[in-house]
Amino acid sequence: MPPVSIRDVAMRAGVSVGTVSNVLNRPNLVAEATRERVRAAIGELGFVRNESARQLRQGRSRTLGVVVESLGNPYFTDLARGAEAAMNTDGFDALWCTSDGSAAKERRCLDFLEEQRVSGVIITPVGLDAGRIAELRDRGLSVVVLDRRAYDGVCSIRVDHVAGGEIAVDHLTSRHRRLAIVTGPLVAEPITDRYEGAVAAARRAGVAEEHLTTLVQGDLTPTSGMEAARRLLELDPLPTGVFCANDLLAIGLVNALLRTGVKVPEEISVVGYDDIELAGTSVVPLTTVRQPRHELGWTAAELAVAEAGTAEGHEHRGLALSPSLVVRESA
Amino acid sequence: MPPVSIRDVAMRAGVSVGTVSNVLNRPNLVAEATRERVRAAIGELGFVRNESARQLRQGRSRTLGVVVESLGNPYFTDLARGAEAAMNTDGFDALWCTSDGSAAKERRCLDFLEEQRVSGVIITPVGLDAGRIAELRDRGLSVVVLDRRAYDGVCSIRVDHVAGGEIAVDHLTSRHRRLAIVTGPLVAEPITDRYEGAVAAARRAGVAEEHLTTLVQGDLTPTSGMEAARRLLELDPLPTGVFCANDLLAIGLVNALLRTGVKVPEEISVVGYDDIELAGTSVVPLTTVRQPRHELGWTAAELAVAEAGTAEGHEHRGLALSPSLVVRESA
DNA sequence: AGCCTAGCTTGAAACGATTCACGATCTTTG
DNA sequence: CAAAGATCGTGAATCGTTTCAAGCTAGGCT
Repeated sequence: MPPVSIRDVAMRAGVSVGTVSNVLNRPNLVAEATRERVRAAIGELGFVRNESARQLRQGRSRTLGVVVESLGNPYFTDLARGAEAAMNTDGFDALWCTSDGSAAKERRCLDFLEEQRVSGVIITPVGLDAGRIAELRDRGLSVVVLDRRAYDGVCSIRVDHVAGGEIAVDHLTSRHRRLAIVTGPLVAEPITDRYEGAVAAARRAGVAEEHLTTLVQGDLTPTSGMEAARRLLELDPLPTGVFCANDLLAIGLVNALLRTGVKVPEEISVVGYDDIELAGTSVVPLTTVRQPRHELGWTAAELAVAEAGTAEGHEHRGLALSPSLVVRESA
Repeated sequence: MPPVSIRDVAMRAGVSVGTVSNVLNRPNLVAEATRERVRAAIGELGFVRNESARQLRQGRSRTLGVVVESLGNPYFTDLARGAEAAMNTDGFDALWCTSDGSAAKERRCLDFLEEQRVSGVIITPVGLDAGRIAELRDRGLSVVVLDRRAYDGVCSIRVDHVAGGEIAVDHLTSRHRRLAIVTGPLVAEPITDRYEGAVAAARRAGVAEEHLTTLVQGDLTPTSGMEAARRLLELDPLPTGVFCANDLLAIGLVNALLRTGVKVPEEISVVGYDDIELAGTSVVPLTTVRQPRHELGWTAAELAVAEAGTAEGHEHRGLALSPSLVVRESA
């Protein structure tokens, strides 16, 4: 049978389409009896609102787009849940897109979301220039930048990764004088910030330049962590404290060290970053820096919803959440 | 400025709206010069198609919904990528929803997708009854069931987990006579199938009933794996071969064993399931059962697209992909 | 010249909801 | 009893696109 429209429901219930719409959207304007009759008709016919028509007429949508690099990192799940929870609370739905770290895919995501007429976008930009952002804003979309410093004229919410890198290395320097920092490509802001904070903390603690080694890996996976362990063990003198830019790296590194017979933390101490579940369940429970992931997602959504709500004058805010050290056994 | 519509573009280019629409959808019907003029106008005004209007008029959408339990399991990423790649190839876009294992949330996801008028749904059902599925199909949606056995009248694609459990345990029984099986709640089909296959293989290999222990954990996380290790070590006599229903469990279990000083695989051999990246990078590289994840996602999308394309007579297919054993060092 | 055809373009009718000014009834009140 | 509310319903206009029958032009053919 052909799709059921509001008109069919009206006919069945013996009322006008306007009344059906009222039952759907302002039920208090409709007399009890009529309301029930319409509801019955809806049930019998299996009517489902056509969101396209609704949105077309209303001009706006109750949908927010979220563009992230990947859903793969377990760190991401909490963020997603936090964001979705906040949106649902405010009657919004989320459209998830992944850029896979490619500027081209990111563009396609944004095009898609614009065509869908989402009322706002939460995004972790990869190849996004100020121009495109301005474009989005001009079209009336609220934009929230996630985990990057504020751009001009948009809200942003991030974690203070400089501080994160600092507390990690502060913890190491209390017992170690020769450090290594294992990181991914120094491109994305969260990574460069962690690195910067780590280096600054090491200097401040008086670690000698020649005793501060940086190992840049191709990505932030456990496989890269193992590779980093190999490179680490070639250093002379051997560093005794290692900071890894995320937990997956740290886990790979620790595992590789253990395979080689190097004791953690006795011979080498390791601090990770993220506090994913695996950090607590690895062979040597990992000392790491925890990010308030759920809160990050929740707040991002709140910002987006708030801005989508206000018609004009909106005060853009750049928020930064603080990470915290979780001490376990690896350092 | 107010949103730019096709009408504004038409005015600017000095043509009718019909022509603009043709440039957008059937450019070959439009004369070269006109086409360029319209394209220029589109660029100058920054016109973006309103997908709602398009969809409303066309009746159908080029969008498929995907409902999965969670995006958290790293196993899931490949599947998502495979599905999205296949859809994009066919000019479809994906709408991702997570049910978080709750029947209520699953219902809300489906409601959302129906209101969006997606042309099909790929779903890993959690609380879905045949009635609701029939409803979806009656409304003209193509339905593909993912990782569950075929329902009546829908396509399905899954991995043969019974076979997966078998090859895992076959590998163990070649050297072990006392086995333990660690699993999550015996509710979801992929888990019960693995269990069933594992038990069948053990029996077939002549493992005595009293030497086949099942440890049912609350979930499939590494934390539960550690818990399982504790329970395992209380058994007497100690099993020497363990099959875990997924890699996260196995990793937690192995790590807990190592912490306690039990040697893997010398004292206890462990086989996991999934072959996530961490399987290869744990302290003792994990022997595990690999699922063709990318292919699973890709094929699911292909099925959905195919069915969405055909108007009427569609032959429903129930596909099952074969898992394979990846032998590393843990068993 | 008259007629055809091919190639472009037009304009109006949908699609399915929301909105809002306006009727129709019924109650209340002076 | 008439006027004034109060309470419910109605129906047409509208959102931005696609679609399609019909119109127009230019050129070729007889």
